[in-house]
Amino acid sequence: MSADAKRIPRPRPGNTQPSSADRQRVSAPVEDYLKAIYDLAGRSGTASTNDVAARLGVSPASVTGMIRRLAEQDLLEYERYRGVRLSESGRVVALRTIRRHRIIESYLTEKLGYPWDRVHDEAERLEHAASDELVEHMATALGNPTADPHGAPIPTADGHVDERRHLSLAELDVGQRARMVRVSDKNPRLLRYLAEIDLTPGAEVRVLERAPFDGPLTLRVGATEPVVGLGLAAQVLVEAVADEE
Amino acid sequence: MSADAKRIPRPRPGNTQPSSADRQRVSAPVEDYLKAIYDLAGRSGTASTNDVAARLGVSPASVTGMIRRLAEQDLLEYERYRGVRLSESGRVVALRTIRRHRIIESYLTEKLGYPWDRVHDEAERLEHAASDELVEHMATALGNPTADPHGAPIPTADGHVDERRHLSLAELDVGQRARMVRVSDKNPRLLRYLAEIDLTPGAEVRVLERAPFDGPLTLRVGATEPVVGLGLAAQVLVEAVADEE
DNA sequence: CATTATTTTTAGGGCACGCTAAAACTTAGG
DNA sequence: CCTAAGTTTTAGCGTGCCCTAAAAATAATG
Repeated sequence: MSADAKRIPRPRPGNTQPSSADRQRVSAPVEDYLKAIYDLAGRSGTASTNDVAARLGVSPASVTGMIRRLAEQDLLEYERYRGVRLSESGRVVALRTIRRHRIIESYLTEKLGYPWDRVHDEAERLEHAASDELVEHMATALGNPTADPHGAPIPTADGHVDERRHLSLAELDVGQRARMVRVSDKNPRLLRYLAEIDLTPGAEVRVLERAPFDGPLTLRVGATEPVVGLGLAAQVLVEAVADEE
Repeated sequence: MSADAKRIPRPRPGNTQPSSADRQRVSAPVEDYLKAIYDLAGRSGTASTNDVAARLGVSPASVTGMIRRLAEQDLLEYERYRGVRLSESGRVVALRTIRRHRIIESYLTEKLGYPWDRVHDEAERLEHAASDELVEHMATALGNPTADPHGAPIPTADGHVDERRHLSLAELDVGQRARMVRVSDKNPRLLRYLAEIDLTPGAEVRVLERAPFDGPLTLRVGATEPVVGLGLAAQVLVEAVADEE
């Protein structure tokens, strides 16, 4: 039943993980670390061991270990006890992973009828398996969107992102008019609620009232007037809109 | 920057691999082993260590090791030196993985314009990351196809497959008419050639001539008359067609 | 049926990633 | 500026999956 077992070459020294079949290939955990560091670092440029650990749900000790490996591959710069900063190539990998994630989220909602509160987990897994080629096919099918369903900007294939900071709804003054631009994709309950009150990217909002002592806000969204807590409001990013009477 | 590192629970004893977020979850390598065993076992029901190793491109020793683990999880039955046979639950996992693979292949060709010779590798990675939910969305979008682009039957969600055996083109008599039903998805060059001569699933073929001494066959496919070697012909499965004059 | 060939398994490692407990370093606060 | 608290790292391990080399079992053959 086969004497040809040894004909097939077996070029496989290290443990080549699922990952994406592209250029600079790294394992799924590595992509996750780089993504986490990328968006924890934000403006300051560096991320702390503890924060990365919390974000990824692993122990700080594990983060130290992984970080050392990543530094050896020049994916980041690391000085003991000093936090990490992505290198140029680390940034590239992070952004490509983020691009994959966001395009996949867009595709799932747009073309496969996934509700926006459930795309995150699926994308979280697919982003490590989908090739860049597939992702570009999806992007094309979608008409090269620039933001995902939650309003997060999609990095371009060559690694540029819109890094504008936005106001949160909590920072608006009473009477101010704004356009909803973005909300985190990680909290399904929040997303479901927002969809219910029609507060989705692109929607126009106006703050009608602010209860005293950091109380809830009364909004106007379309024809409804939902009252929302500051906690929620802080998570909803908006863009002021010219208040033409 | 955060004292809340420990608030997040960390329920993660073993190494939970990417895999699909569903019931009976297993790692990607495990899915690959089960798939390989499933289709090597074929009629006889059992697969040999060597064959599995060759199929997966790993050493026989690795197969022995993995097989022991799988037997412990009751995914297969194993007796030293005697080969393996899938258990009922192993078969279920294998078929679910195969269903995922084939639906993904179908989706990629149908909806994303992937050429049929390049879907295999992509599907090979995605099948481990896509949830059953996603796969069912795809299946629905496709109108619940029963065969993938290469003609392989798609198992149903509850684990049934069309296990009919087919003739190969090499077994047809001169003059016989048949319908192309299936070809392996693993050889891109073969697939490209077949597409070129229009010999794709559903196509009608007729054997016009057989050269002596196991020589090449002259076919009629549509309006063309390609001449193909027996090696190729043996890989193309067909279904005889009533020869109504 | 004994010897050789083949297949399969064991023995002994390696690497990536994860964990806990304890040590080392930094930062904050009195 | 010194101590306590918080953060980060080290030490030591476990698991999954893979490898090579050598031993053991099975199969093939003169």
